[in-house]
Amino acid sequence: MISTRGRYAIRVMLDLAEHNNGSYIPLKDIADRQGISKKYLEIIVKEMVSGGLLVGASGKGGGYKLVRTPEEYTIGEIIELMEGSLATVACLADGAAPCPRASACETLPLWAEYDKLTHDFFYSKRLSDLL
Amino acid sequence: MISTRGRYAIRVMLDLAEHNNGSYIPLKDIADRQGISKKYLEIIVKEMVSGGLLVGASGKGGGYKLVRTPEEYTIGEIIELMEGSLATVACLADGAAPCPRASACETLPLWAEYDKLTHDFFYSKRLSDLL
DNA sequence: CTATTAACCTACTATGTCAATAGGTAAATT
DNA sequence: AATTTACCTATTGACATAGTAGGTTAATAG
Repeated sequence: MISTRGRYAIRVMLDLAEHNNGSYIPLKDIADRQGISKKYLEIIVKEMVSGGLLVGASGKGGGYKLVRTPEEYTIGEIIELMEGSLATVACLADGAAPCPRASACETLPLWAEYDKLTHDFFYSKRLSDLL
Repeated sequence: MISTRGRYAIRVMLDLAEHNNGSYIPLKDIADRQGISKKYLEIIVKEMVSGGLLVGASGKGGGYKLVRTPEEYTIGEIIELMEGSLATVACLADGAAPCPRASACETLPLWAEYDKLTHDFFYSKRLSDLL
């Protein structure tokens, strides 16, 4: 299940893309438009800044901005950043301990196939596709 | 993420299919072969019985058995039973409250498309495909 | 008819994640 | 100097996950 972190992140980015006028957009405006708690969005947006998806500016006239055009973001990278991983089972996650049963596991090919499907799907979608 | 409940359930069914000799197979044997706690499997197998995937028999000579041939089980129905839902976002889950933003939601089509992909994938796979 | 096997049942627990909330500090503009 | 806005640390309640513990019922074998 994709949590609010990933879903809200995409909505924030869409909101920024749609209201882009060259200057920074305050989080309060985004929170109001999207009907999401500003305090909660702060946590999410912070991760997006440190992950390089957005840039933030303090003070009056500050807010957030996309650092690339919407065509240059894939949905996959957004979800992967926010959810930690796009993996659908624990043994296929990035930093997962290698499973001792892997070579004999009859179910692993199934999960690997689904994992690839998921990965390909989200990396083929771009932020601009949702506008 | 698919949890151990769904994953172990499939492994139990594969084990039952592979060691099927017409009689009931004790959970202890399955747990030993699969390297999973028997106590934990009890919880999982109980749900599988009440969900109609397996049949159990008490007493000496008892254990569990598949009620259909492996061709007649889809992976989708197994996961859906054990995980509660195959939905990838909360707003698309079975008993979910209708989202007031649904008609204007720019991300919903994305989730719906992924949801369909997931559903189609797992319902097209059968238990026999993993043997 | 008794011992044994094995399912079935209720309850509990430790750990972690999710979705926030609370209350402040630092930075930049007017 | 006042205002705006990002940025930071900490805490919370609810829930899920992945088990563990210990007992009761049902069925068969000897």
